[in-house]
Amino acid sequence: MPKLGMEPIRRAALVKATIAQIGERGSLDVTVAQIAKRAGMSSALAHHYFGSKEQIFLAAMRHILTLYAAEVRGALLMADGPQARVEAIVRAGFGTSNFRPETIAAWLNFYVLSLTFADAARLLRVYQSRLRSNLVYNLRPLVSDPAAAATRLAGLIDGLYLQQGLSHTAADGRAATAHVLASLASELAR
Amino acid sequence: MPKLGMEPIRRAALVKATIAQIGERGSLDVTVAQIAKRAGMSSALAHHYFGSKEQIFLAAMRHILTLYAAEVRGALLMADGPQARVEAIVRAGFGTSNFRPETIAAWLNFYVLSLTFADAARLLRVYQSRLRSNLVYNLRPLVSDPAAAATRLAGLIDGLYLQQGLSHTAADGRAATAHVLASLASELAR
DNA sequence: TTTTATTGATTGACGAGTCAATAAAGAACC
DNA sequence: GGTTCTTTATTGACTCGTCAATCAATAAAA
Repeated sequence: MPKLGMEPIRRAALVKATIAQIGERGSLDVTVAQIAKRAGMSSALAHHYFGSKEQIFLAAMRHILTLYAAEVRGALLMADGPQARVEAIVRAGFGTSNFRPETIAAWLNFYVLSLTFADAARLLRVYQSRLRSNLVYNLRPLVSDPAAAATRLAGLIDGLYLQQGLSHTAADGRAATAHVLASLASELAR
Repeated sequence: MPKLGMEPIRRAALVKATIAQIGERGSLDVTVAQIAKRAGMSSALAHHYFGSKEQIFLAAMRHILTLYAAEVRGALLMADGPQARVEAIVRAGFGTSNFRPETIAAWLNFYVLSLTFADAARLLRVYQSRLRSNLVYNLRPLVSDPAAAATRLAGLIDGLYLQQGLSHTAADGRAATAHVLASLASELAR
């Protein structure tokens, strides 16, 4: 049985299963056994590759944030000019892959995880400050107080994300994007 | 020992201890024993009065939402005219008693609880729709699309609340209020 | 025969909820 | 006013389940 080089495959499967399981349960209260079963292996193997449940969670969180960062980077490449760049950042946040119900639920739970777990808080801070400085930088030529505008924009993004996560309605990234862009338009019109 | 009429006192102490404990741990992962100890009684007594941990959580959540509703009602009494009323709602949300770190952390955790627990979701929905209809009603004479503006305002409030909960900095309700009011001003200026 | 993959079984801890026992306040009865 | 009964308050000890983490054993590549 032992095909060599299974480690990366197993790790990826576990990360994916973790996000799915947290999304499905809507809680961090998932067991290693559940995750492992969903990923098609024994819980012992999960421990073998990750060492602890904490590490599994952390890897899952890192994965979500990495995907998100990649999406933002991709959107920024195509954007020309500061306003288009701000819009690209907004759109990326509500893009399909970041805005699936299971991803949102996992994201919400990782937010809460960061209250308890320093490594998770560190990850989140990195993501947040990157988003923030991206916004501030591109808002600078557009508004008089870019820092404040960035806070409001980021706040609105987070808030709509949160609301979507809590409502059990189908995710509507388009509507959320429209709201943030409308708010941006208001900021620009001052 | 048995002084009669202890039930309401014990219940209140447990609710308070629950919020404090969740706030301190930053997680719903608190034991009944911890809560009971903090409230100065045995865990058996906590079970005696509440029946289950779920019920304790639910009572704590109800308590927070009740306090919040009272604060909003109070602020609305003093507000004259629609714009003042919207401002009052915003201020109440970031007022001192709703904006203490432990309250915010508990609130965040209850958000997540509502993903799993139908009764918690119900409570939250009631609070949200009340807030929302309050906003829409008072925005009606002020903006052209009150529903959309209310969504944005509520989203920004939630987002700033979330950000405050995640940052380990001292709570600054004044700054948060200023941001929301600035956003409101932008909406009005269209 | 060494390394990698894999799991069933086990350990050890922890925690929710129950229960039987203790204590005291009041009610009822004489 | 004392005795007995009922109700309320309270807890230590216990049960039962769950779960993270470990380990020893098996299998197959190299």
